[in-house]
Amino acid sequence: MRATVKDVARRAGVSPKTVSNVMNGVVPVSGSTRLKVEQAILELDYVPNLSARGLRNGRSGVIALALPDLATPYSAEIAHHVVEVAHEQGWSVQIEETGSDPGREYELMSRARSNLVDGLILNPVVLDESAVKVGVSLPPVVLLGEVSQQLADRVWVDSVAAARDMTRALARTGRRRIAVLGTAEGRHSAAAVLRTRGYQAALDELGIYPDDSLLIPCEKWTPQAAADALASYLDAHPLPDALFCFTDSMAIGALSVLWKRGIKVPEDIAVAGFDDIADGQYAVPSLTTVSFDKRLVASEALRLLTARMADRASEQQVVTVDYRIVERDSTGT
Amino acid sequence: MRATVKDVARRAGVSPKTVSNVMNGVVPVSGSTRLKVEQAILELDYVPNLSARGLRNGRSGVIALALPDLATPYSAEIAHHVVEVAHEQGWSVQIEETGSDPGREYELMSRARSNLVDGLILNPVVLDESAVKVGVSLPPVVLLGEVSQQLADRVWVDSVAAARDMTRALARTGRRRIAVLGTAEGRHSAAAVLRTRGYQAALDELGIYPDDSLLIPCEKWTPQAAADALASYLDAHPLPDALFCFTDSMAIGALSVLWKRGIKVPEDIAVAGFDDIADGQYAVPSLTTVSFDKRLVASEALRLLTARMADRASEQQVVTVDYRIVERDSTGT
DNA sequence: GCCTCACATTACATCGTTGTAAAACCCGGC
DNA sequence: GCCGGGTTTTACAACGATGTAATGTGAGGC
Repeated sequence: MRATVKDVARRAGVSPKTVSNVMNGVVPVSGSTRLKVEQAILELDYVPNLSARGLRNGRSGVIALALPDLATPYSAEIAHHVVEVAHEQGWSVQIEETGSDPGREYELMSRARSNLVDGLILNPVVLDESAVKVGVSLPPVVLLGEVSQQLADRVWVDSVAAARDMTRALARTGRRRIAVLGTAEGRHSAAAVLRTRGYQAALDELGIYPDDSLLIPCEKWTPQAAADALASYLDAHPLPDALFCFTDSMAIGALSVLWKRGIKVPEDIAVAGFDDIADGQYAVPSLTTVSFDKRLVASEALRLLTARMADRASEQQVVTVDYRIVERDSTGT
Repeated sequence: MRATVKDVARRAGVSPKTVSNVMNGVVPVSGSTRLKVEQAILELDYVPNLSARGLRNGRSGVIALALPDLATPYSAEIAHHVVEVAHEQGWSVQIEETGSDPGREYELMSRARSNLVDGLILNPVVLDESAVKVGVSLPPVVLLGEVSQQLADRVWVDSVAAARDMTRALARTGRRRIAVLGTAEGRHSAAAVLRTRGYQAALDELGIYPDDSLLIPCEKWTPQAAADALASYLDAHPLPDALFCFTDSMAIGALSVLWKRGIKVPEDIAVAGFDDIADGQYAVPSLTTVSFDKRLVASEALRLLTARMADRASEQQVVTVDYRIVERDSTGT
């Protein structure tokens, strides 16, 4: 049987509350008592029961992180940083995946409401109104990434500006027929919409007449889907000068297809991505991309979340994280 | 204020225990009462408090998953599958990273002992005796991967056999000077030791005289470290015929270096990896690797874990998951 | 030597849920 | 109409930690 405060108290010859005081350190405890208690804790190998503590003071010390699909490099890197930052601040992180089924986002909310997690960092997939109109009793939530509406605190990168800058960067190397990979036709992904908008704004500024046949749709943002989409596109269309993929993962799928067809990157076509995942650096050729500090995204999300947990009523915050264009081999020398 | 069983009970005109009975469904409840209670639950938007439940019945419904580094594709894929499988069975997953600091493994154990998690799936980095001699009161644990000692239930792939088969496969294409990337010099990683052993066994069988200058050490199993290790190796040694990297991540780093130096894969050198991460398929050229069913690893781990939680005393189990060599472009046509 | 005041410690109740054991209920049979 | 049998519901206590408020302890001042 595991030791409890009671056992420790008995062994140290004090009351349970004193043991609790020693551990929590808010109520002062005399040196000698503290020593006795700490001794007893060690001897009994006492570990406090967090369920009990959570029940008593209404907080569990756990936050939930919900991502579309942990297996994708982008999600994995975000998860890594969130876990790291949270750990530094004494939080544990519970992971959920929402990708396969939008219903999960709803499910999550209610889990958060069952007091096992104190707050929620959510990277939504579709999440329009659906999941969030759960009603008044929303748990403290911070959203990651692009969202169509201002539903909660949020940390994001300015996708419009980033996509515009990337398009410009591609044009700077003399490319005019710049295609984008990842536009969505059916369900509107906010990220796809915003990135497309930035791309179009850049074309406009550059005086390049927009050509809709250069918008290559790709529903799922995976290498597989991107490879398939690009392959069938190439079968039916001439090769563009440049290809701006809306994520690095898609770019990696695209590079693979181009290589298989003997199309040289960057000589025949320039390729760029978005997210700066670690593997982009080791892609062949190394991938030009939109980079941003993912650790900062994580720490800002956590900062907003803890603030929100402390003050449920404060105004909704938006943090915009800086980005920069990192030019590597896939767009030229 | 959140509704509790008491509130629901009052509204439904029954006792709190009856509400509990309706929710848990073990004690029979008459149809009419059940209806009243369910109605009340809906009206009050009642969600049970999991801390209280956890306190009362000693189980939280949460398991912990500890991985070296979530950001690596291998860990990410494992995490993905564990979360998926766990979810299907009604478990939540708490994620911890142990990579940066071996002390975390210890820390984890005690967290597991604080009743916030019911069990632990641990993919150890170094974990020799250190972390596990915490003593008698170990939480239910399942280890993933290669471990030097039989400390707990375990799920793994037979690295020795897999490395042997891969080495043979490389030799089958006529390559004789087969190098391995990832041997460890300092702290002994069990996986490195076993994979090296398999490689050497194959050479032995093939009658190839082992050449220690073909063992390329690489402490960290990241693309970065692999790229650095390979680059400095190539500066000092002639090009081998084949390169067997102990993980796909390392292989991706290696491919990048080879490409930068204009060394053609697979013409000048064959490259193989281990783990079959998703991106290997989209590497340039696509990567030959040791593949195994990661979802099976996850589900077997969970199976062992739940068994262990049910019967703390049973004998230690080892599950060996099948692998197969997947030959792609990086080793020839 | 006694009283006050500040500080350290304690007893008790409580968080929300559920197991135990006992009570209430309902039905048919005599 | 009453009783026995089973089924449904209830009261109570307990899980372990901690906030509240009250009690105990000691030092210092008169």
